[in-house]
Amino acid sequence: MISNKCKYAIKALVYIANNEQDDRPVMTADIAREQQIPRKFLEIILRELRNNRILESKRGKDGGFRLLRPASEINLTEVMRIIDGPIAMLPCVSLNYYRKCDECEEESCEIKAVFEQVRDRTLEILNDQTIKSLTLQL
Amino acid sequence: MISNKCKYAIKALVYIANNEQDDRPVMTADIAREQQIPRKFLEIILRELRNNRILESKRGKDGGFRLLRPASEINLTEVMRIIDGPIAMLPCVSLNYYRKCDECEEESCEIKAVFEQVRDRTLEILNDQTIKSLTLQL
DNA sequence: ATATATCCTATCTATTTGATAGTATTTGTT
DNA sequence: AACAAATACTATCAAATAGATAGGATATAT
Repeated sequence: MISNKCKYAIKALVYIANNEQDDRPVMTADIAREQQIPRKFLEIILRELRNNRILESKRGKDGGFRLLRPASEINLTEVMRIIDGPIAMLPCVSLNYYRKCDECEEESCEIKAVFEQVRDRTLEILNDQTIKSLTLQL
Repeated sequence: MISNKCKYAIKALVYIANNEQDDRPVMTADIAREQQIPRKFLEIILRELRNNRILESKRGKDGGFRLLRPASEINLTEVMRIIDGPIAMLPCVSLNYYRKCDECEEESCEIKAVFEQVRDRTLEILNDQTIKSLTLQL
């Protein structure tokens, strides 16, 4: 399961992508209202996306958030990794958050191969998805 | 990520399958020692698998655990669902633990389709795996 | 100045994860 | 009958994570 936080992050980015035609940044309050996301929680998420160079922000009146890159260059996996961390089902199989299991030697691990397969099939799908491709589904 | 508990469960079942040639049940203490799983925690896991008709247990001297069905008929997904619950990445996309999202209407959800795909590819792999097929990799 | 937006720090509650302790009960052996 | 050895059960616990909320600081357009 991905966290609510991660789901909110993706939906917020899609909303921003869908509403950036004019040059005014998109406000937290608008995203929160339209996507039914708790406002203060959303603030934290958007700031985290800004800290990770997915968004840029503008403070003060007429402030808000804008995508720092074209929506077609923001990958779904990138967002998921920022918010939730590893995508793989086992730490010892994660490409970006690898961690050895305490209790087992990987050479003799019975289940590693299966979860490597799952990881590869999953990434094949998710790597193909960008914020842009998600907006097109509307 | 699957939980440690789930990883322990799978490894314990594989160990039992690998050690049931004679007719004596496999003891918690042996599994715990060989697979480096905390003993008391493993007890809880094995009891849970017994309650869900994956294992049968025998108490007292020469007691222990045995597979209730042939290893080839215990599916990996079944074990994962017992211990960790849903396999899907979104509740609204889960086959066995479906739950509607609070904040969005599924017809207009931008991300549902992607995670349905991930679910299907994941289950294609996991549904093919049984405790038997995992033991053969040794 | 003022209104309005993000920024930041602190805090909070509930749940889940991962586990341990101690006792009760069952069973085989002597 | 006594004992040893195994699971069964109940209670508890600590740490981490999830999912937020509150309140004030700071920046900016008008």
